[in-house]
This record gives sequence, C-alpha cells and structure tokens, in this order.
Amino acid sequence: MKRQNSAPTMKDVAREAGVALGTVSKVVNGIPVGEAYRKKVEDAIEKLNYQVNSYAQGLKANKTCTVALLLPSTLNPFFAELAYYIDIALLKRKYRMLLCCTASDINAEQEYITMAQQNKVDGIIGLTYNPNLRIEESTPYVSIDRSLGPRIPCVASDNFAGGHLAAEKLADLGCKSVAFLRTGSSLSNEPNKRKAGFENGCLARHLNYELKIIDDGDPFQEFIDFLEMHYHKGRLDFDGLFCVNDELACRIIRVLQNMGLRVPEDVQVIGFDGAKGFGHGDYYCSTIVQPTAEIAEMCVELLLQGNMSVRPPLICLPVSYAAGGTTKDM
Amino acid sequence: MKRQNSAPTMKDVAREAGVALGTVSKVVNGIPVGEAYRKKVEDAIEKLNYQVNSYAQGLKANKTCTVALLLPSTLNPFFAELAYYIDIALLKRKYRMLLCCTASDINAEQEYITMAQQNKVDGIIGLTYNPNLRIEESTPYVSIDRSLGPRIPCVASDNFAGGHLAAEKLADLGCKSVAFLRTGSSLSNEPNKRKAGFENGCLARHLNYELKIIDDGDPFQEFIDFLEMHYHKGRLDFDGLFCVNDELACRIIRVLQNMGLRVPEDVQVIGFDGAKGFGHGDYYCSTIVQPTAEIAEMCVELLLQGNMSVRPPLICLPVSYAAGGTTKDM
DNA sequence: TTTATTTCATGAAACGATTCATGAAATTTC
DNA sequence: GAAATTTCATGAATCGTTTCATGAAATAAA
Repeated sequence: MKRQNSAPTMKDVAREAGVALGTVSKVVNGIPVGEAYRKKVEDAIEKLNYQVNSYAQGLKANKTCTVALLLPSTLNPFFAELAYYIDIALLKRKYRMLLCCTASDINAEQEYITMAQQNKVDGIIGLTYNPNLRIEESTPYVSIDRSLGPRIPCVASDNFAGGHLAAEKLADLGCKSVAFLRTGSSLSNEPNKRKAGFENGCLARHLNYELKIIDDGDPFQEFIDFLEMHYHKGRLDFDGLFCVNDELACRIIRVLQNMGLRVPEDVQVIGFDGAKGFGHGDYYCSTIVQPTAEIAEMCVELLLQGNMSVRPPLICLPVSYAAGGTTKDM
Repeated sequence: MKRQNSAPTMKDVAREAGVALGTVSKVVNGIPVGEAYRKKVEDAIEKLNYQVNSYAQGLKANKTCTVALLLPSTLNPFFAELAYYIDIALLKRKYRMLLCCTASDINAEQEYITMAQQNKVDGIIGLTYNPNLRIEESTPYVSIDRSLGPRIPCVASDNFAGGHLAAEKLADLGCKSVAFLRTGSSLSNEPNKRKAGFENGCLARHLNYELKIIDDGDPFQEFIDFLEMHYHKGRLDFDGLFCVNDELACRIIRVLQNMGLRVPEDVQVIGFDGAKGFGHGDYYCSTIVQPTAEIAEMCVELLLQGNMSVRPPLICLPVSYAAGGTTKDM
C-alpha cells in the first residue's frame, strides 16, 4: 500500500494507464510511442498529477542541469549584473543557477567546488579571490577575470585595453598628473593588466603617473594616508585618478569630497566595471564598462559546450568608456 | 569492471576497506562504529577520494537542502541585497540557494514552482508579481511583500508604518503639498499599504496630498505627463514626493531635473526600500529603509521550520527612515 | 499459406545511498 | 562453564528513474 501523501511515481502511472513502465518513461521523455499508448499515459499523468522525480533522473543520468555561480556577493552591482545575465544565459539553455556568495565564508569557495564534485552541479562559473583553489580536472569550471591555470578557461574583459583607455581619456580630459589605485590580491593577474594598460597609456600620452597598490585585504586607511600625503595647500598632486573598480572609485570619491576637493572640477575619477544603479539607471562614476551580458553568455557557452579540450585558455572581451559625472565630459 | 572515469561509490570504498556497505554509510554519516572499522573506512575514503553522490542521497531522503529564491531580477539593488542575505541565512543552515530571475520570462514564476514539486528544491522563497500562482499545499513557500492567500506565509516590512513615516518626514521637512507615485500591480496589496499609511500620515499632519497610481506594466510616460500637468511657471504643485520604491524615485528625480527642478531645494523626494550602492555605499535617495537582513532571516526561518501549521499568515518587520540627499536633512 | 523481417511494448537490471532485520561475537549473569 | 543478554557489522531490499535485451504482433516477402 502506497503512503497517502507520497507523490505518484512512474510505476503508479503505468498501473493507472495499464501499460509498462518503459512506455511511461518514453512518453515522459518525448520518445515516439504508439498513439493509443501515448494517450493512455498522458491521461494517467494528468489524472495522478504526476511529476518526474529529478533525483532518480539525476542518479541515472548523472546530470543536474544546474550550474553554480560563485561570487563574492551580490551587493556589488557589477556582480549582481553578472548574476542576472548568467541566469538568463543558463535559463535559455534550460539550466538552473545555484548562486553562492562566498564573501561571508572564507572556506565557501573550496566547499562549493567540492560540492560540484558530489554532482550537485554540472559545472561552476567562478569569480573568486582564492588563487590556489583545488579544482579537479573532471569538474567543468570557467573563471571570470582570474586566470587559475592553463586547464581552466578564463573569461575576462580586455583589462589591458581598459587601463589604456582610462589613461587616454584622462589625458584627453586635460589631466597632467594621474594615479592608479588598487586593492585586492596581487595574485589575480587580470586586474593587474588594468595597471599595465594604464601605465602603457600614460607613457604613450606622456602623463606623469603614480601607482598605489594595496595587496590583500582592505586596509582602506592606507588610501586615505596616500591621498593626504599628496595633498598640499588645498591641492592634490593629481588631477586624475583611475581606480581598479567602481566600488573603490566611489569610496575614493567620498574621501576626496571629505578632504574638500571637488569631483570632477579638482580631480577627475575613472572607475572600472560599469555597473548601473537599477540596470537602467546612472553609472556610479565615469567608468570603463565591462560587457557584462557578453561575459555571461561566453561563460555559459564555454561551460556547457561538450568538448572541454577545445576551450581556449583566455577569452578577452572588448570594453568601452562611459562618462558618469566624475569626469569633465558630462 | 568499473568504468575508468566514473567516481568511486560506497561499494568501492567498502571493498577497498574490506567492510560492509552499511559500515561505510555509517562512517560517512557520523554514526558510531568500531574504531578499527572507522579507521579502515576513512583510509579507503581518503585513498579513493570518495564523495557521496547526492542524487542517490536525495532519492532516498527526498531532500535536497536547496531552496529556490524567485526574484524579478538582481539588477535592482534591493533585490540583490535580499538575495545576498537570504544566501547567508541559508548557508548558516547548510542549505543552498537556487536563484531564479523571473523578469525575463513571463512563465518563469510558475515553472519554478512546478520545479519545486519535482523535488528539485525543498522550498521556495518568492518575491513575485503574478498574483494567481498555483502553489500546491505541499510545497513549502514563503512570500516576500505580497500576500498570496491565507495558506502562504508572507514576510513584509511594515509598509503602512513606512508610508506613514514618509508623510511625517515630509511634513517635518516643511512640505505643504505632496504626492504619492506608484507603479506595479494593484493586486499586490502590501505596496498598497504604503499608500494607505501615507494617506493616513498626510491626514494626521494636515498635508495636502494627491495620489498617482499606474497599474500594471510600466507606462512611465504617464508619470511625466502627470508631473508636467502639475508644473506651472517654473513651479511644481508639490514640494514633496513619496515614491513606492527607490527605483521609481530615482527615475522620477531624473525627470524632475530634466524639467529644471532642483532636488531637494524645489522638491523633496522620498523612496522606499533603502538599498545602497555597494552594500556600504550611499543610499540612492532619501528613503524608507526595509530591514533586509531581518526579512531574509525570517523568510528562511519560516520556510525551514518543520511545522507548517504554526506559520503566521503575515509577518511585519519595522522600517526606518534614512536621509539620502534628496531631502533637506542631509 | 509459410517464412522472413520489422516494429515496438515489455519489464528486469542498474544507478548509489540508506535502512533494518539478521545473526555472529562479545559480554554479563548465574 | 553454560546460558542469557547485549553489541554491532552485515548485506539484501528499497527509493524512482532509464536502458536495453526480449519476444509478441504486425507487416512484407516468397
């Protein structure tokens, strides 16, 4: 006797329809079956309100149609935008997205990767900070903006070009002396390209520049000290700043304003990422815009294409510049 | 013969360790077992790099430790914040979060609910627009900010108090004539309480007020027309506006600025939600702040507590006011 | 009409973890 | 030392699908 409250199974449907188990399976999976059989099965499914059990399916097929997205958090609008577009791209392919915010837990990144190996997900898209994750060869993984080694494909914006573009824009906007500010791990080489591109651009345009890099952690006070060190008699040594991302740019702008400096009149600031307030709102600052939707689409495409051996190690997508009120071009 | 590339199973571990299947299961699940056995099994697990297969577990246990979060999108910072805190709250309880952005697909909401019934998730937390979702009695569901009927618990901010507070603040800030603007479905009654609370507050403080409600869809032009209708000789009929959410407030502010009005000098604007730029950044506008983390915690608590019958139908959490530059109190 | 071929529903076996009745071994009791 | 009791590893059965070898029925060929 079946428990009252348990969901009907294929067996129940088969009994109700008076057909074999395999026939029900075929109908459910759209495999051709005699018209009369199909009808009987469909009626029984309807009558019993049958739903396939996806554990049992997964057990046989070893496939979940679920992908995990590892992000530090969704509080950063750029990350939130990525999450949105990746969800769209996955949905289009009938996949679901497990969102994992790793910022709250230092071990979360590795734990989720382990989870993937327990077949809870078919693959992982990760924007991670931990540079030495153990990722098994057999785990489909695509990294965003961080190279994790030759076996792991990485999708990134053209960070070098972005840095170069920032320098050019600042030069075009009349800056004479600029600085690059950055936090985060020095091990993540993609953001380092922003620096390299910026230097390259500064040299090409004969801009004086300085670099302020704060590795690991977020001792924001160091930036404040740096800026105050370069602040003399109401003037800053720099008339242009390029921040490694919009979040840092926003924080820096607040510091500048607290110091009594006007943005963009006294100092022009360019960030990186190009996220917007409500998807359709304003940019948080003048910024190098990453092509979020394209990055998302590319990650999903790479992850789900069957042949892992043809994955290119690094995909660079083009960036653009957008004025956002913190430069003199609005 | 076992396929080369297939993951080791409990059977393999049992064979390797020279013990029975059930013994391995006990070790894996932390059930007491003789010391010598435990050691042998642990060594074998280590050696084979064994990971439990969660489909098989799910098939037996009928439990995924996964909850689906239905949101229109994460582009709205308030939604993104909710997603973040709900993920945290779930992680704390060893649950995972399936994030489903429903804005892109009109059928997505119902589809995800169907999915839950296929046991892909143990429950759903939904912030949905569709007022007539078919939710089976047996599907654990918690709704955010929309009452979906007596069987479905709803967690919301104290929207009435929020509306009231907005009116009081505008009165305190010197407004004489105010308006309430709102989009979205008229069927979702929680946001309607913001209106009711606002009216109540206006009456209590003897404020002239007008209501502009645009039901269903987003014909934003109607708001522009409304504002222009109330615009005479460089003056707006209102010196204060209360918008149903921050997103609308931001759009309205841009319209006002395009009309040549200054915010907050000419018109003060208060929104609703209280999301911030980068989690720690500025508010987008002066706003009634929803207690996002508490809402998240409450949703998860309600969803995962076993006893569905003791769920209260509606939980109201307290709101607060925060100045954000679009009122004269910064 | 008989034989060869094709078509297609059938249902047992398998996927991998959990559960629990079984009985061997160890311990306690008299 | 024998009997009674307790302890605990064992492995078959189970969960709900999918797959595929089987053979019955229908069709085609002779």
